[in-house]
Order: sequence, then C-alpha cells, then structure tokens
Amino acid sequence: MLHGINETLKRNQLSITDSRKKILELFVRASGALAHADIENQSGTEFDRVTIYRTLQTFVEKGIIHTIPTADNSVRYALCKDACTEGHHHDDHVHFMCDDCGKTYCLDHVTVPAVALPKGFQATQTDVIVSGKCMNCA
Amino acid sequence: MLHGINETLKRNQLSITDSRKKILELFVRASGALAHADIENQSGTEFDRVTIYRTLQTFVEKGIIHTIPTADNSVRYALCKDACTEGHHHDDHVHFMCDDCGKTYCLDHVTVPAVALPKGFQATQTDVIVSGKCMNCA
DNA sequence: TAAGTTAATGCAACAATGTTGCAAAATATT
DNA sequence: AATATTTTGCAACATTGTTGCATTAACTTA
Repeated sequence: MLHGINETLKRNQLSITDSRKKILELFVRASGALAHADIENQSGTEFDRVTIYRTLQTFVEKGIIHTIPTADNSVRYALCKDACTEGHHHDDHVHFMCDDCGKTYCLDHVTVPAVALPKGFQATQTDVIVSGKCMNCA
Repeated sequence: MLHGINETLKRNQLSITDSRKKILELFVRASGALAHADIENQSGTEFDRVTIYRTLQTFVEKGIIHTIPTADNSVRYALCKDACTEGHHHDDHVHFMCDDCGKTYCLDHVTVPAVALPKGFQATQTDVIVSGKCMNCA
C-alpha cells in the first residue's frame, strides 16, 4: 500500500521527490481533509513553504487531490478517491465539516443528489458541503 | 425600494452610515455574488479597506448577506433572499458558479436535496455548489 | 436642537497567505 | 557516468485579512 505512493507519482509523470512522497503520504494517512497549514505543521521545517504550495498545486492539476469548497475562506484539500487506482477524477463530492472538531470528511460513498436547475443552466459539477456534528462529536 | 436599505439597517439595529448604505446598495443592485475585491473596486477609495471588511462581517453576523463556499479560495458574499423582508436567515442554499463568466448565482428557488449521511453524522446545514454554464453563457 | 453617549471609521502597524524569478540541488535520461 | 530536465529553496514581493486606538460620525435624551 505504501509503495503505491511512488506509483501514483509515476503514473502522473511526476518526479519522485522527498516532498511529494511525504505530502502524499500525509494525505493517505489523514482521515479527513488537510489545509495548507496542516501540512506545514505536520512536515515541520522539512520543506519550504513555497514547495508545499507548488506540490499541492501540482497534485490538484494531476487530479491526485481536490479542493473542498468552504464558506470560511479556508482552503482544504482531500485525496481523490480513485487517485491510487485510476486517473479519473473531479467527480461530484459530498463533504462534511464538523462544527465541533473542525474536521472535514470526504464522504465518497454518499451519492450526490440531483439538483433541479432553472431553465438555461447547465451543470458540469456539483459539490455538496454538509456541516454539523460528525460521528465522533455527535 | 431604495429606502428599504435604511430600513434593513434599522431592523438589524445597525447605525445608518455611508459605507453600510453604499455596500448594501451594491448587493441589492448586483445580479450575482460579490467578492471583497469587487466591493473595493466599485466603491473606489471612498472607504477604508478595513471598513469594508468590518461591514461585510457585520452583515454576515446579522444575516443580511451570507458567504458562499468556493473551491478556488475566493470568498464571495450574496444577499440573503429574505434580508429585506424578514430577519430569518441561514437557510440551506444552492449556488451556481458559471465557469465561463465567473458569475455566482444564489438560486433561492431551488430546493436543497436531502443527503443521506453515514451513521452518527448530524447535519445542521447543507450547501450545494453547482458549477457549469449559466443561462447567459450556455 | 444642542449636549452627552454610543458606535463606526480611518489610520497605522502587523500577521497570514499566496506568488514569482532565479541560482543551486536533486531527479531523470542517455 | 555525463548530460538534460525538473524541482527545490531562498529572497523578495503582492495580496488578503486582523487588531488597537484616536478621531469622527451617528444616535439618544432632555
């Protein structure tokens, strides 16, 4: 499972570097979504701030991770479910943000409901952000 | 209709000031959502940057406007539909972001579908962000 | 409406976040 | 192993958001 990290990087035509391995590992281990600051904290002073920014950017472009829309102006990233198995990505997502502990969950198994749009609107992607209490805080 | 601005401020126990009137007017006139930068541009150098921040913050607290979750790290605000008629707010929202023109629509009339959450999760609010092409760009 | 009271504004300084160019270092290629 | 390519770290900068405090404006009461 852990050597899947190297393969994920290779599959996406990315050079295998310490920072990319470490950051991708953080995502694999994380139960929820990560903000830039989380990564900066968890990786210590090991990598430059700029490197983290660029790594996240690269991962998003390659579809390894995706951003999660939040109302509070904090950018969060989560592993794309299929990242380690397929290159397919940017599917619809349901995310859950806990008001208590602040954790963000990517609910891969929850189906995104269809939304009835007004005439003339065409949807290409639907994100659902549910907030409330998570299973640990309820 | 325009003097409704003053009444909205009064109803929310806010002093009627130039900045609040102007900024609220911008929202009333705006067809879509506004970012902090939009407001700064459209109001020129009339108000201090800090004042705009604080005004937006106040409006959010009072439920006059609400933030819209976005995946691209830009905070946007939109008028709460009932802001000028009732004090009730913070309902579920469906927002539409156009990939072409970048406009954000607050689809007040679209019902937020129910989401089936995993066991133990309790929802208090649900936001839906649909992206694609709007009625003008489709 | 004039005096006093309360609240909002502007300024300055700061903190956090994100970006860009470029030389040095690491990775990949032959 | 030598060369070519990519990534990193540093420095400097740009943007965005926050806080404290004196000044100013708005509200209240008489």
